[in-house]
Amino acid sequence: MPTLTAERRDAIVALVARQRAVRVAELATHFGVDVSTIRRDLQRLDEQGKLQRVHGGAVASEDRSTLGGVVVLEQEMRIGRAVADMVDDGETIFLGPGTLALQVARSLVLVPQLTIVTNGLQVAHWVAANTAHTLIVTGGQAEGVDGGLVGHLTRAALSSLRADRVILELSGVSAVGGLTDDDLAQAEIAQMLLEIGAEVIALVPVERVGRVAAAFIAPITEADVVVTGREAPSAFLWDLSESGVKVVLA
Amino acid sequence: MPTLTAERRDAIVALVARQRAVRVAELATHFGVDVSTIRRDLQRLDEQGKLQRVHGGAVASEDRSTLGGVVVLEQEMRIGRAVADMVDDGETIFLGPGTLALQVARSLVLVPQLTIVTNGLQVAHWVAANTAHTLIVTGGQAEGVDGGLVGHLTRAALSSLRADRVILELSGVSAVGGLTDDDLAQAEIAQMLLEIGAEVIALVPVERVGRVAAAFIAPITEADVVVTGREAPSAFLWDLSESGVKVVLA
DNA sequence: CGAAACGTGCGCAAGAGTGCGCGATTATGC
DNA sequence: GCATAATCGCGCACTCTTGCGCACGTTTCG
Repeated sequence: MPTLTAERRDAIVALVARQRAVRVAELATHFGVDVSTIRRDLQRLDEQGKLQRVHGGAVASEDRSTLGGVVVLEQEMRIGRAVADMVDDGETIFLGPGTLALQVARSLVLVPQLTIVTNGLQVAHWVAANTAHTLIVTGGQAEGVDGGLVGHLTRAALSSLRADRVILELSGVSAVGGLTDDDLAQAEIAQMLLEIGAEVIALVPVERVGRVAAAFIAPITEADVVVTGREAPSAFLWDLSESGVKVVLA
Repeated sequence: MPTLTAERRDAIVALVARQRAVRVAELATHFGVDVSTIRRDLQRLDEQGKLQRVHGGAVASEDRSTLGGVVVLEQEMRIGRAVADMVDDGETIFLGPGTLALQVARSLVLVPQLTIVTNGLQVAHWVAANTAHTLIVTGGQAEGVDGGLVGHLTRAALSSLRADRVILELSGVSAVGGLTDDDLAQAEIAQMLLEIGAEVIALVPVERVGRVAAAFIAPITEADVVVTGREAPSAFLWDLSESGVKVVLA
């Protein structure tokens, strides 16, 4: 009894959501079927808009919108807006580095009179250039392309800061594996951040949902809210709700 | 396992969005494909309006309207190049906030292996996004439109940092009035900076030359080099040379 | 039970993408 | 202003992918 057809198609959609792209030959080997079958699958899924067919395989059908001239993914924008709705006037908000956190910062322009603390250079630059919020930047050494500040200077700065909400983008969130990140230095900073914020909001790109990254930060219960895209697999959501963490789908 | 074509094209678009421009040979090496392939990619992406093809590579198409719409004055570019020529490989450079300092940072991309320390958000953002230099950002509260970090966090960070050269943009430099700035908080930081750098380079917009701003920083002799435009009045230059400060006209 | 619908695998010609070489074009140094 | 070098556009051969028809097995109904 081979795998069910609908089951395979769902798996393909899930794969495309996780990775950015899949290849026909790759899928054929993975499922043990002919490349023709995969081609027909992709054709139907493309007609349903669940992915975008390209030469050699398929990529995620990313709905892009323009916000202030900047091209941004529809999914990221939804997450940004959802998080911004949780924030009240006059609060002090910590924002980590990363594109999702940046999108939250963009949405926060609508909330008046905030104090924004960040160790992300992209976030800092945008807030300074586009908002009237009070902006505090932690020091530190910039790491990687997303411009996250880490190291001794960052820890020293955080030790004298507190925030109403800590909003962090993580590369791995799982019920059993807890909160994790690809970057060891970032994880170290994240551990401190859990202490300085009254409420911890974890942002997870939908393709990272349920995964466990290299550096462990804390058990899942340390997060008050987990925000991800509505495309997240329901199995993961079930596990999370059992651990008592509030999950928000955007 | 070759990379998917559409995947590579998406990556090119992302690269162009992040940097201001990309070169054909650069992309060919990065993706491990022939330059002809890259050329065909750029041609198609240009037809789709996702970037603008130019000789030798491609630039962002939305550049002029929003992001890189910064018109760099010819004068600023000359000052930036002149200062970058003073910097040697492997040094640690402190850069303050401001457009002149940002221009220096842009020119510093040609000098290899630098460690750049800054309290300017524009400088930090640009260095992180466009160079491979080690980047250290002082903490602090962002002030004004130029994104200069000031305050207690900044002072604390600076107390544990040293630099070979300190490059500062000042709003007032005069032989009798000394080094001054419009902003009191910035001036306070500047005073600390004079202590941590072996050599102090003061950048002065040509229209500020000879003026005295509100906040006093230090006597003119604390600066090792003063850099300004070649349009600076000769009377001022004469006064400065008498006080033993090296003056560079760009 | 049998017909229709659906999914699957295979073969084959057309199409898309890639790398390489050539002459023409453009940028850059002196 | 001229010479050198880099880049460009184009055609060709090659590989991989695609789309299509056809045959076979399975499921769904009348």
